[in-house]
Amino acid sequence: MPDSAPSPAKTPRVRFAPSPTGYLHVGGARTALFNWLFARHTGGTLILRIEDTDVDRSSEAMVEGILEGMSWLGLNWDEGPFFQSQRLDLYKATAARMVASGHAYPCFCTKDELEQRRQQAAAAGRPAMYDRRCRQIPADVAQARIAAGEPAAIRFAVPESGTTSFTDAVFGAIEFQNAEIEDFVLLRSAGVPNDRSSSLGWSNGIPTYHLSVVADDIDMRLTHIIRGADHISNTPKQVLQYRALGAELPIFAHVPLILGPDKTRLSKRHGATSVIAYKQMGILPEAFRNFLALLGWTTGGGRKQILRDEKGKDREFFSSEELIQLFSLEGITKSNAVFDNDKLAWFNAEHIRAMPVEQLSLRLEPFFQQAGLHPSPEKLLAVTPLIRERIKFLRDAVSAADFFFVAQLAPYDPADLIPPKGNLTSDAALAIRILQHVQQVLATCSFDPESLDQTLRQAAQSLGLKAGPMFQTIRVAVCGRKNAPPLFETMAVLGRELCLARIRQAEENLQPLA
RNA sequence: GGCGCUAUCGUCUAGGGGUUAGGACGUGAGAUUCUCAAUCUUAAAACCCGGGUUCGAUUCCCGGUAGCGCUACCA
Repeated sequence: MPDSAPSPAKTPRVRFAPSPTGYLHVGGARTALFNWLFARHTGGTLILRIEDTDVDRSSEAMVEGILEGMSWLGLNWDEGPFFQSQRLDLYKATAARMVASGHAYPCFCTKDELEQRRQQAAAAGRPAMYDRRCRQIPADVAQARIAAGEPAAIRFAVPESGTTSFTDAVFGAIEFQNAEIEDFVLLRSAGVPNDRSSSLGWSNGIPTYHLSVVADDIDMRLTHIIRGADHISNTPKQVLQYRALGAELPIFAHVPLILGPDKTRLSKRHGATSVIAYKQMGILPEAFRNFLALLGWTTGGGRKQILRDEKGKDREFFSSEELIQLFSLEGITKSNAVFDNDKLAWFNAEHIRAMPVEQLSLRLEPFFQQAGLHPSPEKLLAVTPLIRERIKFLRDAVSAADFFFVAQLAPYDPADLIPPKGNLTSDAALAIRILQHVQQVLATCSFDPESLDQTLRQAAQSLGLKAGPMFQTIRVAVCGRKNAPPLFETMAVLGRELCLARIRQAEENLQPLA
């Protein structure tokens, strides 16, 4: 049996533990999401812990970036944020306990020596593991050297034989040979990079990741560790420490990685990896959550049946409430998943369409502001239903609807005013005739979609033209483009004055072609 | 290199000893419409390879291959 089973009755405590050496990226966001869904599903507690023990690479700005990403995604936590850099005493005490119990020992090898030996080992084709030479040093000798101020790291004394194993909630039983695990460093020595706190003299007092995760996970009474599968190989080092400290093992649930389209690990060169970039594109957080949740998780996990809709098709569109209700560790997939931008765009479009217009128009507003357009709330609300089926990203709303909000249309090709084939003639003269006639009828008719529909179809009839091609002329005149929302609704929103002005302008634009 | 994990349409996935291997995104075609979308219909598209086990394997087992991860006094 790999380990003692944790008592299942406890209410779950989970954590998201990013390292502030970068912004919140897509992979981290999904890990955070899974932890959040799990906590909310089980009524457990989500803790946010900032792993900033790499002083050289961590920054305040990145902490803020991560917090911004979390709040945009709507992932709230219950405890924290805790900063590991402020919990150094815990790590020192934890290391001391392991030294005292003989599970850890001081190592006086310098970084250079280690590097040299590693290279020699590599050249000789030997495994590049630490040779454990300082483990031989008698305790009293080591104590004396430390007392004399000789820099030392603390290493964990890994058993030289046997195996270490654990049961992963996603991957099942995983076993490692102890002989393959090196005596890893728990506490860094002095004079080594990351030297900011010389509180111990011989050590800089800063733990490595291996120590700080375990010390904190125990201290924070975490029951489940949900994190990226890149940590599977680290897990035995942690299990060993749990044992050394006499602590109960949490349940590990490793989540497969997210890859780029070329199937390598997702990184900057794949384009946007910061979740904030998705915010800026106009992805809705609820859509992002939906998309991310289904990357590496399905409703059909374990013995459950996949969720189907009325037509018997697998459901993929979920509100966040549904995700919370449905989420389970059993549904987590084992294999890595490629991040598919097209599918994300589709999810976003679906969520856009599912959203009440009032809400959508509020979400759209900042994007117009950013583009230098300042629609009134009323007008934006009127425009929103006209474009909501035409945009995949909120940002697209600007290019789809800018003509509603500008005084002067952007220049367009006057040739576009000429109605497409479908009428006997199709030239500039015809376009002018249309525009002139239309100006007359529009001067007096009611400006609601129904009346405009009726009026303009009548106009086509009296001109002896097919309505469709003729509408195209009006559309270009009024919108300044060939593709736009439905004509009558659009005109109704624009109003009589603006429509007439633009049609007059179009007539002028056409003169050179006539 | 060593160790670990994984392997179903291009992508996300369902399924599971006997199935027409299901769905979604994307792609093609068609319908509809005042354009563009949306919507509807439809088509093409997958069980990595080799051995077992079995009456029968895509499914179970083993091996190979490939991909990914780890291999730091990074996390």
